[in-house]
Amino acid sequence: MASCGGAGDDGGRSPPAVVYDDLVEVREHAATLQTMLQGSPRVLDMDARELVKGMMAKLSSAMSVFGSTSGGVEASSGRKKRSATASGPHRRSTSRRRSKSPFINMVTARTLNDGKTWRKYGQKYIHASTNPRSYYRCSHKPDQGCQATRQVQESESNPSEYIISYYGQHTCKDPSTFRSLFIQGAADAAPPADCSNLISFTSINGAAASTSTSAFAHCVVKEAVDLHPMLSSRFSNYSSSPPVQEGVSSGSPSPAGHGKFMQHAGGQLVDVIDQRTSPLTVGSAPAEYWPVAGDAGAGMDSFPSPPSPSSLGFMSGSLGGSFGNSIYDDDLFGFDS
DNA sequence: GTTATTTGACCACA
DNA sequence: TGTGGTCAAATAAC
Repeated sequence: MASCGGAGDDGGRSPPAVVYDDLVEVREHAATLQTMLQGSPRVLDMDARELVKGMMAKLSSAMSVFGSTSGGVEASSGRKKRSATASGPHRRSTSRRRSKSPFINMVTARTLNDGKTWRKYGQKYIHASTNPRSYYRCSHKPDQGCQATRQVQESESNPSEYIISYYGQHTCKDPSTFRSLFIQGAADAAPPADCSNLISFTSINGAAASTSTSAFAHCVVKEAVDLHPMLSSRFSNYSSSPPVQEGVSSGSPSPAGHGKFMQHAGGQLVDVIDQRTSPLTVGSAPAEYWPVAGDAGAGMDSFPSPPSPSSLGFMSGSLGGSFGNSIYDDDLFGFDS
């Protein structure tokens, strides 16, 4: 998401302290919002909006602390040059006429992980540019014909940043597509008794916060599934052959599609907190191209792509959280700790 | 064996 | 004709 400027001036405090304060503030805002939603038959839109805005800013701030340290580690390995005999009689005969997708957005980010799954299909040194430009297309293009592409180029002024240009809209039915639906579904439903700790951080230490986050993710997903059986069935189909990057736990297939769904969506929601993407600046783009703009992704429709252990590990490592307390945690995280 | 990445070649477009 | 975007064989990684 585009930084909402929530980080602000933290006076040189340590990142954990900043994150903690932000989370506390989010909790307070959430509590206020809860009161408003429950107590008042007619909530003033502006009040609720302001609260949510503040919560989002703080979450962005907290996430940026971690996102800035993770960096965008692009999987690259030294591969031998292919032999010069590649060019030959069997070059493709199909037309290469470009069907350039419309420009959508340009962001500057510290990481390449924007929640979508991309397949790199080219890299090229562009004239008058010292850094190569990498070309990515949506990994769902082969199976769903998604036309979304992006171009990534390392910033010349700041090598730790990437300038990412997006072309074409995602037409794929990536699990991330349903994220806003999850939230909406959960919001529409009466809060279940066993999810009373959804936003109530029952303790002020990081461990409790993490556990609550896990429970939150699970409950929201559960509500979404209950409300939208379609999702479950769709995931059941989807899980037949998901891209490796898609799942949180791609290594251990779940016996039921529902379980698989829980793993996907649960991991996604948790990763909203552990959002590694931290766009710094956002170029002009029509809002309609960003279906969930304004929510946790703020345009960076998020589903964690590489299920990197480190990205989840931060929850239990940096914050000292203890996943596994909940019976659902094993479904969410396949840790071998 | 399958999947993802690398990289030179091909080709459209300005 | 030069530049940039895409293709696809080769190859590494899993």
